[in-house]
Amino acid sequence: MSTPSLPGFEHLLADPRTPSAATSAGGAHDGAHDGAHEDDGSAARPGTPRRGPTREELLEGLNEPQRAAVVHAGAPLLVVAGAGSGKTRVLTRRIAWLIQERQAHPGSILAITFTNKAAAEMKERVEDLVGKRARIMWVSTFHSACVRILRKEADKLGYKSSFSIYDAADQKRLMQLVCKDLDLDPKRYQPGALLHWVSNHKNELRDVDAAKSDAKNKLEETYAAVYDLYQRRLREANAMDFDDLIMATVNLFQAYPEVRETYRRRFRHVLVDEYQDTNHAQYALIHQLCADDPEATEGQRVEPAELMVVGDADQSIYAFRGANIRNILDFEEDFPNATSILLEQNYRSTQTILTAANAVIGNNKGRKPKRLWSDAGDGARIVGYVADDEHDEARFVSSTIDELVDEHGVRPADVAVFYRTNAQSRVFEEVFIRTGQPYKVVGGVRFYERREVRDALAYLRMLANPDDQVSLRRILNTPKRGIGDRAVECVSALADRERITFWEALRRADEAPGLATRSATNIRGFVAMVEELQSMVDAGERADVVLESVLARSGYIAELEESDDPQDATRLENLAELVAVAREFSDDPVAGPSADPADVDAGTVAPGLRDFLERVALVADTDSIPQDDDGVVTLMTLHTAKGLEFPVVFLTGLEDGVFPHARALGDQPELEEERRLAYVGLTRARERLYISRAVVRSAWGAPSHNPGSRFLDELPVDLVDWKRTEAAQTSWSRPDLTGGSGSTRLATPTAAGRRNFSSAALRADAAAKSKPSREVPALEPGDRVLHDSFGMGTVVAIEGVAEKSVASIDFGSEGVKRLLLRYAPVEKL
DNA sequence: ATGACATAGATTTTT
DNA sequence: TCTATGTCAT
Repeated sequence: MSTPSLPGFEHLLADPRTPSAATSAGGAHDGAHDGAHEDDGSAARPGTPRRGPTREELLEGLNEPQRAAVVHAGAPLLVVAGAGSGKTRVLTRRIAWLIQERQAHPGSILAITFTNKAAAEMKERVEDLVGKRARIMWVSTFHSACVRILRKEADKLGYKSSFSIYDAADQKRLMQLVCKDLDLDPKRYQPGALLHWVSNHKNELRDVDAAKSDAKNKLEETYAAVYDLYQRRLREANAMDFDDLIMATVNLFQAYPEVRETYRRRFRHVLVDEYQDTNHAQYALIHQLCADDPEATEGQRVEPAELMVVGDADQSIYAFRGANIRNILDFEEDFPNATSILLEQNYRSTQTILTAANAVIGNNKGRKPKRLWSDAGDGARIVGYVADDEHDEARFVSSTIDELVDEHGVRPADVAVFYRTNAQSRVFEEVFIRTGQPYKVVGGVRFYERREVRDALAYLRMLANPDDQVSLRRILNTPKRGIGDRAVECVSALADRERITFWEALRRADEAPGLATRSATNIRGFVAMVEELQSMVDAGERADVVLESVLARSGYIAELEESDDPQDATRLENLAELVAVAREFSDDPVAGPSADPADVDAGTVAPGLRDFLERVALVADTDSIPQDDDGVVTLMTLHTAKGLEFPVVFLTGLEDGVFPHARALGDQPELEEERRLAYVGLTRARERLYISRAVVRSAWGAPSHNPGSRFLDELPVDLVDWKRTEAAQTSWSRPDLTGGSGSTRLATPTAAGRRNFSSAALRADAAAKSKPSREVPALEPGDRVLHDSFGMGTVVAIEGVAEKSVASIDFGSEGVKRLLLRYAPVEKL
């Protein structure tokens, strides 16, 4: 099909200019709309002299190392790209360069990004540069790319092409079933911990057999047995979890060299973004595609693909889920002849912000030296604020935004508020609602995690893949149709005895011993409904039509409509939204990241439904959110902030125990990961950076006193203009805990939690009692201490002096606590 | 089989 | 604080 030319396309393109001249008023992404030329899409027409960008245009506005990366040919290349150094620009220009200048076929390009959003953007930008033929490139996440491969080759692994993809919630439910089958004490063996263990194994490409032979003790044997059964259940359900997608692809390539060669032959250029966040399995996959292949048989031998990876070890923030920072640090050893290019010039932030970020990240050990610099000038100083509590902090943020909007012409859309954990968003939302400031929370309670949405999707998944036991069980009695636990047990027993799937057993429920006639009748009704819906799917009905039928026929809609719970009205809206999403998808399945018209193979399931489910499984809704709405402030966690940029950034909750997170305090590698997270946060800001913390913060009910984040101490003092410090509230003291001598019975933590700890109350309390400032006990590491509520402990470390000294104290079973000695009720023994 | 109620447990971060 | 699970009565 020939591509129509697109007059008027030019308006989408920015003026030719150097990156540093980019205005700040743009969107929230690296150099939004980069690339400068007047492409009209004619390049896509074969035989027509192409009018794509010239060499000069493709290299325009790039600095020396950036150009070197774009034009590099041959050996594997590592681009170490500091924050804001224009790596997205380098990636897109390089892809365009490959196509335009090196005559690479777009279909021979595989570009891996970290999120689907990044993939869609990259595709769009390349398309802007070279025209529509760019559409047949593979630009996707590791997971999407693997699914595409696996759908084609599923039978080789004993899967059906219609396999389901299990997300975290599905995994948890499946793991619960597994634990039940193995009769494990749910206290000792928590599904979460087990899944984490299994996930780690998969990321390391260790299969069940490896886990079994590695088991060194009873506990590990049990874990391995869990892994075994979990894996078998997945297989029975014709389902894979996220980690399986990668591991299965690696296994596929290993077991079938001819399949591997097919893809090696196809992908002549492989580009990987965010390489610092790849895990071992992902590394192995890249290696299979791009390294010399000694196993290839004669005649199959193919020149390895050209590989470019881009990343920044300082922005590696996913070690907790298996990312291996060594992948980037060892790149030159892993790929012989590799070269590397360092991008240190930052086009995003003021020098003040960069100096601060450099100072903080400089505290990490064993990193390769790298110093970001900018010629954008110093800009404004960083503004700091110490709040009484989290509400005060939120008010500070809110009023500062008002001020910026009123007096400095800042648009609310230019502003982002970052925090460490999703739970922290609530206070900001409360204040914004009160002040009428529109806001958008990215992430958090996700659309696709809502109960009704998951229910609806479970119906669809079960229709596409009846073996999918988790989905089937989820909706079997939703809405209530009189098929309870008892009935499920009977059917499940039948399935086990007859070695058939749960769905088969349902169809043959009459044979199940002990099943009440009433249940059997209900099951028959259910089976009839499902089979009818399945015939729609088999007939190739559109996803949205199937979905609407499901909602109507199952009685799901009716149940919600009859309810007078106001929550259920919202649920109806969400379902309507889901139908709209499905309709949009059915109308235009080509739009979006997972689409590739050249790659739609004749599936066993209706094309629409299966593709729709895939989209939903792999595309997080954070991918589609940051819309360009002028009046909306963006709230998100630091993790979701990666890759984004904003003129104004608020970095909140800078307290030890919050950020860095409590779990990281006692652990050097984890602490360094937190520091990288801080580095990511700081470097998101272009012009103005605000940092804040709260002295008291209520964490699930009980208020706790948090010392300032250690990262604050790592900022050069002269860069920060503290609008308010702790000194402004020195009269503060802890009313409950300082109130009595050792013999007085203290309020329990929970009782204290019930108290209203508003800052006003605290101040009044402190003033009324006017406690003399407490003697700070002189402690050294090794000292034994007694704490009013934690009991006996041993001092591990002391930081800071006098009033500010903070002790890390090991309270044994209570764990290691960091306490500000001025306030903590500890006594030296 | 279902709904009402109480109690325990939980929070990193996400494809 | 909020959700998820378990027990009880119907």
